[in-house]
Amino acid sequence: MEGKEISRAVVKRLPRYYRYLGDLLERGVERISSNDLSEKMRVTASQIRQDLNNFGGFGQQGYGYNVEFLYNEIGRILGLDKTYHMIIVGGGNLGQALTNYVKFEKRGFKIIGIFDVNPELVGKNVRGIEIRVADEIPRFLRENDIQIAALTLPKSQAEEMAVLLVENGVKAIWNFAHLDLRLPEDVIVENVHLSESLMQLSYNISRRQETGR
Amino acid sequence: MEGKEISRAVVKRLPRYYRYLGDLLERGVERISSNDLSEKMRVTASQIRQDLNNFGGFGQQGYGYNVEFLYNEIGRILGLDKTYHMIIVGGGNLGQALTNYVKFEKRGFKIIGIFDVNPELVGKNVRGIEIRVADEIPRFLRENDIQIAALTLPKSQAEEMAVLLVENGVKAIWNFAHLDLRLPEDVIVENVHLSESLMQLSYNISRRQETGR
DNA sequence: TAGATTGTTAATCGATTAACAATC
DNA sequence: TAGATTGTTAATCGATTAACAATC
Repeated sequence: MEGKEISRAVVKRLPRYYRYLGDLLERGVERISSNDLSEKMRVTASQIRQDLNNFGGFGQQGYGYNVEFLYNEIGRILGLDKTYHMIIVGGGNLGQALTNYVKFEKRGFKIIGIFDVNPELVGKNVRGIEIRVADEIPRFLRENDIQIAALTLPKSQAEEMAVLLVENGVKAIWNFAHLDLRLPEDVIVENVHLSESLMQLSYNISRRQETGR
Repeated sequence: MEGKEISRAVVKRLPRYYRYLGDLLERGVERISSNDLSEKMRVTASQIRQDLNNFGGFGQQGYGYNVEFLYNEIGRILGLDKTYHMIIVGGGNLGQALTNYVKFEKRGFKIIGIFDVNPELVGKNVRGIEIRVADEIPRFLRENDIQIAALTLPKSQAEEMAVLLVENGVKAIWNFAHLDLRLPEDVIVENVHLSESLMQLSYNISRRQETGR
C-alpha cells in the first residue's frame, strides 16, 4: 500500500501543522487555504501543499482544506489515533515531570509504569503510579504490552538499560540520555538532548555578541 | 571580524561533535582524523571537515585534529567558555527537573532564580533556590544580570510571560511551552517541544506497522 | 461560468559528498 | 622524502520554492 519514503524534514513539520490546525479547530475555523495557513505559520504555501501531498490530496481546488478533516488526517498519519502504553525508566525529576504531564495522556500516550534503580525513589507515588525497582522491568514487559519506553536515566546507566529494554521486546525508545544509543535497526529511537538544545542557544547568544547584534 | 552565515544544520551538529570529543578526551585520546571520527559518529568525514572549516582550520595535514584543542575550540564557538545566569519561569515538575540538572551548571549555565504564579509552589526550595512569586520577576531582572530565561509554563501563560520577560530585558528564551513565541527579532528563542518529539516517535511506530517492518 | 486554490511539475537553492591539490 | 590527512573546490543530491494547468 505504501511506497515512497517520507523525508525526516517533512515528518518534523507535521506536528507543527497539527498544532496549528488544532488551534484553528478550537477557534471554530472551518476551512483554510494553504496561503492563509502559510501566513500564520510563516512558511511558504508551496511547502505546505508539498508536505501534505506526500500523504494524499487532502484539499479541494477553489476551496482549500477543511480544518477538522485535515487535523484528523494528520493525527492519523502521526499515529495519534492509537493508544500507546509507555513506561518511564528513570524516576528522577525528569521522569516524574514526564509522568505528570497530563497532555501526553490526552493524546493517547498512557504511562503505566515508572522504574528506577535508586532504592530511595522506589515506592514513591507519582500521579497514582508507584515507582518500581528496575529489576522488575523484564517481568513487567512480559505481562504488559508496552510500545514506548522513555529513558530518563543518567548517561552512565542508559546504554545498559536500553539493551535490557530491547532484549525484553521494547521497539521504541524516547531517549533523554546524552548519548547515542546503538541498538538494532528495528528499534526506533527518538532523542531529546536538552543540553544540546541549550548549547545551540548559547551559540546564538555568543554569536550575537561577537557580531554586535 | 566575522562574516559568513553559518547554517542551522551545522550549528545543530556542533554539540554532538563536542560530546564525542569530550568522550575521546576523557579516554585520553590525543588526536583523531576526520576519518576515524566519522566512523565513530556515523557521518561522513567530508561533512566533519566542511563543518569545522566554517570556523577555521583546526587540523593539520598528515596529523588530523588534536582532540583537546578541537574540544576547546568547539566549546568556545558554542559559547561554553562563558558563564550564563539563567532563571526558570515555571516551577512545576519540568522547571524543577531543569533546576536539579547539575550538568548544566558544570557547563556554565547557572540557575539563580525560579519563579511561578502558583502560590502553592512559592517558597519551595529546589536545590537551594527558593521558588519566588512571578510578580518579582521585573525587579529580579533589574537587580541581576540574566542572560537566559527558561520558560516552563503552560501554553496559556507562556506568551504573556515571554512578553514580560522581553520587556524587562531578557534576550534569550529557552522555550518549553507548546507554542511559537512571537517576539522581537533580536530575542533568541530556542524551542524544546516535547510533544512534537513524541509525535515523531509515534509516527515512526505507526509507519513501521503499516509497512510491515 | 468565473474565481479560487489545489496538486504537481519544473526551477532554484542549499546542503552533502566526492575529489584532489596543498601541506604537515 | 613519502605518507597521511587536511582544507577547499567541484559534483551531486535533496529539499524548497515558483509556476501553472487541472478542477472544484
